[in-house]
Amino acid sequence: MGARPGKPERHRRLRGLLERDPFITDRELAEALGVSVQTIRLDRLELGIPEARERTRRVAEEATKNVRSVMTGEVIGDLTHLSLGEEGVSVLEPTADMAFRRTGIVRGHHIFAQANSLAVALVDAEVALTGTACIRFLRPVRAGARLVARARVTERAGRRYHVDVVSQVAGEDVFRGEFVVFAVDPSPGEVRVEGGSVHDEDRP
Amino acid sequence: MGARPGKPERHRRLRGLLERDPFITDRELAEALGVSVQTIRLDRLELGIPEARERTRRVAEEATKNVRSVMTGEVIGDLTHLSLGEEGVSVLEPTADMAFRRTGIVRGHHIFAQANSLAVALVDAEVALTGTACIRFLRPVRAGARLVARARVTERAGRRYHVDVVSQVAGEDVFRGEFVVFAVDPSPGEVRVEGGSVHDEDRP
DNA sequence: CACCTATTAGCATCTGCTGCTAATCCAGTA
DNA sequence: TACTGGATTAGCAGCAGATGCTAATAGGTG
Repeated sequence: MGARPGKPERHRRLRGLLERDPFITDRELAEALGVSVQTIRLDRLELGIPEARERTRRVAEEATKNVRSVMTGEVIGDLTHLSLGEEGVSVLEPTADMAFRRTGIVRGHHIFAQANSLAVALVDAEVALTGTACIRFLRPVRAGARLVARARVTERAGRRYHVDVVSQVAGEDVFRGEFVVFAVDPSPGEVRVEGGSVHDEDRP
Repeated sequence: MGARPGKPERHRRLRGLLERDPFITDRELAEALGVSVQTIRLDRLELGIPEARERTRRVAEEATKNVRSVMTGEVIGDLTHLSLGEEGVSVLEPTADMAFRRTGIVRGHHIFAQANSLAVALVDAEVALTGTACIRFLRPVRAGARLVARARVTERAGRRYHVDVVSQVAGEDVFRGEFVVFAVDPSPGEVRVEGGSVHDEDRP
């Protein structure tokens, strides 16, 4: 073998470098690993790694996709069924980037986000606001699982809705939550409800 | 003026096209708008719009920043103070993409995520798991606000920690939560705790 | 020794730009 | 009418970061 730490080791490092910084160029990689640019090219060819511009483009694409659909969408997950003011079902298939790398277990706030946004979506108003929630994580959820959240309005008093949400994976409960959500009329003033309680959530 | 719909109109369209697809190239823009590539260059110059590669790079950078720090980081927010098993403070400055575009109000799960990850970070163990939480959103939080979360362990029984979290903006409470978090020994088997309850969270 | 792998080198080519100069069209106006 | 000036188009040199190709070199191993 040619270089010091051997090819497999270099490949490992190369992956590592690219993981930390997908925008790094061949020349920079060559300098970092103490080999020639050509070697980097061959390595990338071997490992099936595209060029820097392509990597950047992919990152940008995927990231915008994630940010838009995962964190920016009105409802987290796919709304498969919805009866306004009554019940609804949403399905979320958590990807690896929603999970801890070490354990592959989905971070709690994604599960919460799905349940919360579903609860809010049930409310028939321009703007809906989550007031309180009591939640319980029953089982760890693995990335790639099919997370089905079912929500039902259990009580309604004026603008206040009580919503129960149960999330399941393969028929087994993994999360339960009781949400209190407030409907808000589109009053163009301050967003404020009743006892001043409240955090808002938009509705589509 | 030269082309059909006039320059200002073309500039409007150009912005629109770029907003929908930041990766589109000058040549494609030229075709879409029915002008020459040179005109597109001049337009971009006038409007202070960088080239396609630069745009892509920025999108990628910002997006990875978001995904990494907002949703992927071990602790959401900056940990400004931490006494393991006792108390901690984290600061989060929610950006516009954490908020509803319409109202500019930060989505609930970001606030929850900050509180939850802080509660979990307090626990002195390899892996910590959120079991249950009762939370209350007291006030809407605007994007750009400085969200300070303070957590305190109020009770500890074996592996079970009770953690109270209060989040404030400008000294005013905006969120309160009571978390029950479980410490888990690094047992390489199933991740399971006591009554089977539990959702896990990593710790750095 | 010949053979093989890994590495390095050089060169033509491509894409999507920048920066520059120049030509053209067309309207308003002295 | 001729002049002026904004808008548009064209062409060319150059750059960065690649690809694809050929070839030379260094180090084992049979």
